[in-house]
Amino acid sequence: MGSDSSYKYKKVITIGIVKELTGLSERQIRYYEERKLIFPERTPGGNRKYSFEDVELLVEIANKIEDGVQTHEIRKEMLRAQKKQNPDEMKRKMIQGQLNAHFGIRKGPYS
Amino acid sequence: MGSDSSYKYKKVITIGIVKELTGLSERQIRYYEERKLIFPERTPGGNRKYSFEDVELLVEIANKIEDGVQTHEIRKEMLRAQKKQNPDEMKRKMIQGQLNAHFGIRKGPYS
DNA sequence: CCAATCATGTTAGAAATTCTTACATTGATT
DNA sequence: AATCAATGTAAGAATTTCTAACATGATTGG
Repeated sequence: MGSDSSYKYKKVITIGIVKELTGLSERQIRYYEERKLIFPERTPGGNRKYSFEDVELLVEIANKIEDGVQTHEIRKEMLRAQKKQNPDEMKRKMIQGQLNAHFGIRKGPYS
Repeated sequence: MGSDSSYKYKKVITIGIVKELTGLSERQIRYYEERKLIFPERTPGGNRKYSFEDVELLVEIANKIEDGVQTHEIRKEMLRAQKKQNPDEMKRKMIQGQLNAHFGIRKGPYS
């Protein structure tokens, strides 16, 4: 089964490689993080680590921006898309802390 | 199709991350390269880049060494294993230059 | 037994990569 | 005109990686 697919989600790629894979500048990559569109992990020393999934997401983001969509709007899209995500994908992201820490996940039905 | 599986073979991981993923020391990782058991690519600046496949191979190598098998012997095993490899895997490795440059591949049936 | 080889550690200094912060720019939007 | 958005660039520090060399405790082949 898809146990191989963990390659896609493991954060192992440094920013220089991401730059090569995406064609984006480091400035852009860090800026999209600042705008809360992407959430790399860090080495103990503080260096960013990305996954292949992140790389793909970055390309999508860059495309939308090229189409004139603002980061603010992209973020809203992402939050919207999240609500109707399949439970497995959801569970994975929760485990990897990609949601909990960065998007506002409500714990109960209220508030 | 398995176009997703290219994640496994793309050389995007720096040695520090490989160290974390495998538990090996940098010394060990570089030594196994010196003994021609593994073939990272390089950044323009000369830094090593590994794939997930490399990471897995490194763990296998380390296990064999722990079992008392010498690098010399491990290399022979690998060369042996190569001869009966499926053509697709073969093609991929050729393309990625993991064989041609490092193992002696005969072009014709003789010599 | 002995010299050589194996596998690994360690050190040192240089080079490459990444980090944060700050200021600059251009084009929209208000 | 003032603000915001997206990106570039620069500076200096910090982190990571590199190569080369020397050290060491097995192991091993003769």
